Amino acid sequence: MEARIEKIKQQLQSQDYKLTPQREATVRVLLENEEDHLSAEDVFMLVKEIAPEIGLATVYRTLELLSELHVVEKLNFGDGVARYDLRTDSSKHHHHHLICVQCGSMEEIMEDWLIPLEERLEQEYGFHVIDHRLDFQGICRRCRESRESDE
Amino acid sequence: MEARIEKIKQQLQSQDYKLTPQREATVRVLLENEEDHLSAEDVFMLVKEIAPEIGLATVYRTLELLSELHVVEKLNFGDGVARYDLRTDSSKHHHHHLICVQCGSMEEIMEDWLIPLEERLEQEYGFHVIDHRLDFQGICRRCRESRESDE
DNA sequence: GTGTGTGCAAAACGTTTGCACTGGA
DNA sequence: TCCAGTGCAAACGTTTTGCACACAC
Repeated sequence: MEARIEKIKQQLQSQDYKLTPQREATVRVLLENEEDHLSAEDVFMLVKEIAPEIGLATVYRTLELLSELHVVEKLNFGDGVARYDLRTDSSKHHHHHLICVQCGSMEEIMEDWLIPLEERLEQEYGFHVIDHRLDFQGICRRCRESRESDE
Repeated sequence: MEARIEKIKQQLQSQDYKLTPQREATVRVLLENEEDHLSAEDVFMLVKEIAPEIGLATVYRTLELLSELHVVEKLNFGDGVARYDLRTDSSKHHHHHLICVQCGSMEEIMEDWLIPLEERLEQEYGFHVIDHRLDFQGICRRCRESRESDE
C-alpha cells in the first residue's frame, strides 16, 4: 500500500506535480476500493471520511490529473457518470466488463481476448491501437437464474 | 428512403405510437446521416432545418422512444454526449469503432469479431449477451502518415 | 514573493421533467 | 371530449471554472 503510494508519488513528481494531502487521500481511497469502479461522487464521499475539508472540485481535478498520468483510467459505462479505476501495474490493463442490464452489476474479465484483433487492425486498417474498451451488456448468471426473459 | 420510413412507421404503430411530423423529421435526419453518429444536439440542429418549430425536448423524447423500439441504438463514446445510430435492418448491428485520439475521427468495422467470445461468455461465465460495445482508441492511418508519435 | 494547489460558489453542460396547450380520433 | 404528443422553461445531476486564499519553496 505505502509502496504503491510511493510509486504514484513518483509518477506525479516526474511531471512536476505534488502529492498533496488531498491527492494522497484520494489515491488511498482508490487503493482501498480497487475492486470497485467508483464515480467521482463516490470517491468524494469516501475521501471526506479521511479528509473532511476536501472539496468536490479537488477530487475532480485530482482524478483528471491521475487520468492524464495514466494512474487511473476513466471509464464510462453509459450511465451518466464517469468512473475511475486504478490502472494495475501489470500489463496494459486490458480487461473487459460484463454489465448486467437487469441488476446493474458489473463483473470484470481480466483476460485480454483482443490481442489477435489488434494485430489485424494494425495490418488491415492501418490503425494503431493505444487502448480499447470492450463491454458486454446482458444478463448475469444470478439474474438469469431468477426470472423469465423479456428483452 | 420512403420505404424505410414506412417501416419505422409500422414499428411505431405496432406499439400504438404515431409517426408525428416531428418524429418523421427526426427519422429523416437520421436516415440522411446514417454514416454519422449524431448527438441529440446534432439531430436537433438538423431537424430544425426541416421543422424549425420543433423543441429540443421532443428530439430527446423521440430518440428515447426510437431507442426503446430498437429503431436506433444509443451509443456512448465517453465524450459526454449520447449518440444515436439507426440500427441497420440486417444482423444484430454488432460492429466496432476505431476512434482516433489524434483527429477524433471514427471509423466503423462492420464485421462482428466477437461471436466466439460471446459463446465463451455464455458457457464459462453464465452471462447471456444482449449487446456489446467494442471501441478501439488509437491513431488512424491518416494521422500516422503525418506525424511522429508522442503517446 | 512567486507558484501550484485548494475550497467554495457559481456556471456550464447534456438531459429530463412539469405543465399548459394543441390537434387529431 | 379525450389523450398522445408537443413546446417551452425550469429543474436536474454531473462536471468545470473563476476567484480569492493558503501554503510550500
